Amino acid sequence: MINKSTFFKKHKATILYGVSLAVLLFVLKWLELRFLIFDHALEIYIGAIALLFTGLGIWLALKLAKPKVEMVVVEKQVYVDRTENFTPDTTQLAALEITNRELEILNLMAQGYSNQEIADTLFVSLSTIKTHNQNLFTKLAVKRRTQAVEIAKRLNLIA
Amino acid sequence: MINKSTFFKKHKATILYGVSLAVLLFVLKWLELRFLIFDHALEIYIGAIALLFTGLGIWLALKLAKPKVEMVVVEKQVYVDRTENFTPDTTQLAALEITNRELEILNLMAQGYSNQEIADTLFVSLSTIKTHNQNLFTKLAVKRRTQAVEIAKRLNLIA
DNA sequence: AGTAAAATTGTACTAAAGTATGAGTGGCAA
DNA sequence: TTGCCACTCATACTTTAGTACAATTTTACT
Repeated sequence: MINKSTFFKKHKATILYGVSLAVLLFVLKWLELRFLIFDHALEIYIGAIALLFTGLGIWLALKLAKPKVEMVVVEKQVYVDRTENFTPDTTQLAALEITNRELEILNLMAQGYSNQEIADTLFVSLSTIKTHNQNLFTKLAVKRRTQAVEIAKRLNLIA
Repeated sequence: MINKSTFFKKHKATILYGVSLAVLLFVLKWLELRFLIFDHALEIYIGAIALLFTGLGIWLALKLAKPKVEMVVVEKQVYVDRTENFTPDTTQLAALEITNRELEILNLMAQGYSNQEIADTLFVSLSTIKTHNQNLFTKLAVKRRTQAVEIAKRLNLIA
């Protein structure tokens, strides 16, 4: 069994439409009798109907149509850790003529590795690391490894 | 001067409405002549108009309805300079029993200062700095100044 | 095959950093 | 006032870092 009340609620618009149409026809029929005698009565009549049902259509559309949504993109700044998503500034690297190997050593330096540890890590001699360091310090215009790390971080060469 | 094309575009809906109304009236006038002889012709006529203008109203409403705005928040990653708004983690400092003087030295270290330069800056002897360094390295459980700087930054002791 | 840049290794030296230990000073709280 | 603690300084030593060469090997490209 269908609940009467529920049925009415669900088809409220339809029923209203039907009833209003019926009432309107009745009213118009009555008006017809009164005003048919005038010239252009029909045109007025039609215009009135047109306006009325246009209004009804608009009302229906607004009631039943899904609301249009417009996307507004709002940027929210979120602070993120430097170490994640880090990529070295290749432009800077090229400008300073820093080679891959030198950058590699620079990174290990920044992590607190000693020259000997760096040499062991890269499977080269201590002399090699020292030579790389010299070139690195010259290119970065610094005197010590600690300064090199400082500058390198500022220039986005390392994380 | 108002651009004709622009004017048409802006009032497209209005003009269409007017024209369609005129055409419809003309058509209906012609139909009137042909079908007025039938019974109920007027009722059919009115029904047609009602349906038509209801449709027009719906179309109008859908076209002209203001779209509902929907906010979409998009996260934008932004890298923030650590040096700005930085405050050392006092909890960590206390936990590691790092004194003010040691922290001071740690900062200068991180900036690439040599022990001698730190001594000159703080108006103390080189020996003093070395002693502080020893204590500092012990507290931070590191072997070298470069490691000390690395760890200190990770623990938010320095910028 | 020739060449330029990058990477490698070495020696010899100086400078700086780090270790170990001892000790003096001033402030501050039990 | 006494003892703790931060700070200071010094000496002697070892280790690491950095400098200044010179030289060879790899790699990439013409």
